[in-house]
Amino acid sequence: MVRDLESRVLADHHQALKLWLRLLACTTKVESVIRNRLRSEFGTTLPRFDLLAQLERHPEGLTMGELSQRLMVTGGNITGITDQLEGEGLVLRAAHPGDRRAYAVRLTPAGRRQFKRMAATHEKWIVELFDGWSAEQKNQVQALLGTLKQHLTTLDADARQKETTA
Amino acid sequence: MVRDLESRVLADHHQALKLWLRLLACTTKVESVIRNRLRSEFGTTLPRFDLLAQLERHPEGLTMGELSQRLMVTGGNITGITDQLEGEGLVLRAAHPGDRRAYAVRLTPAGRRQFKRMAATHEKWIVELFDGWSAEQKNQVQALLGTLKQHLTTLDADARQKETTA
DNA sequence: TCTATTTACTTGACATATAAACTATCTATG
DNA sequence: CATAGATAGTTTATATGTCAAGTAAATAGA
Repeated sequence: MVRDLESRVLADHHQALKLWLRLLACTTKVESVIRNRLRSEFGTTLPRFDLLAQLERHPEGLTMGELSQRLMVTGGNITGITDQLEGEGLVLRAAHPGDRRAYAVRLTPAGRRQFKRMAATHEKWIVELFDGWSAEQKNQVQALLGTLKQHLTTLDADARQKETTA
Repeated sequence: MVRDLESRVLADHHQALKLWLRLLACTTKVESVIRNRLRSEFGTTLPRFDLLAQLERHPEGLTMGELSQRLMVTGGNITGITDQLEGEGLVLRAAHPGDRRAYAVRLTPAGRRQFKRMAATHEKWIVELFDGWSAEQKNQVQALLGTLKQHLTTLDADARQKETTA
């Protein structure tokens, strides 16, 4: 009996681990295809594209901190990518109204043009890459990932709670 | 009518794109938790852990190229990580029987000890992080990801085909 | 108001990742 | 055997990413 419980636990572990490895493999593969195509077709990189995409959706500008949250990378990283894009004349650091510590990072007209030139193609790539799933399957995965995301957020909140309490 | 078709296409694009962003968000989140815990609890990093994990499953040793494939990173990267792990005395580059260009990279006893010390804890973390899904849901996602992986592999094969032909 | 703390961002040191060029070795073919 | 090409790994230059420490500005409280 103990033996059975034990093997069930081990099987469970194995199941989660295998799932994680497969999830990671799929994500990495998609990312790598997108990365290569962005480079060969547009001479740019994924983080730069992602940053432009965020700004395109927020014409009023985003602060460095907001970009950091949205791209899920640290602030120091955003500083570097923004420096480069600013050097290329695609974005600019505008003064933030009401907070002199912050910037409102915005697309320049050239940045907007460049992004628009890439965005449609990028979406076609994504559609192609995820065409292995039917529309229904896509919805299913979308919902399942929603559950997982919620769970992860909850775990994170709990961890922070514990941290602050301790 | 054209209008309808058009919006369906746009909706499709939007669906795939949103799905991709959610997939990426979940993966990034899990990775970041694992990364942080590996650092704070074991003073190591994810790529080092992953490399050790591969070697643990292959006591006969793996070549640099095999490690590169399995970890889905370039050879140059493997050189760097292996250099570090070798410096820490956790792995060694043994001569490859029958090919003087290649190595059989293996765990040292210390490397095996260190990995074993981490592996069980690592699995517990994964189980915890994916506990937002029931066993059945995990199986479902595993299967769906299998479909996607297959699709991605096919696309990749086609692309290489075209490349070689051209 | 004054000061302590928090917040926004940058910097610096370093790890990880890539692509492209290079060296050494292997292999296939005449 | 000789050599042309393929393959295994390393190196170099550069981009991306982290963390931790630093600066400047905002804010909360005494």
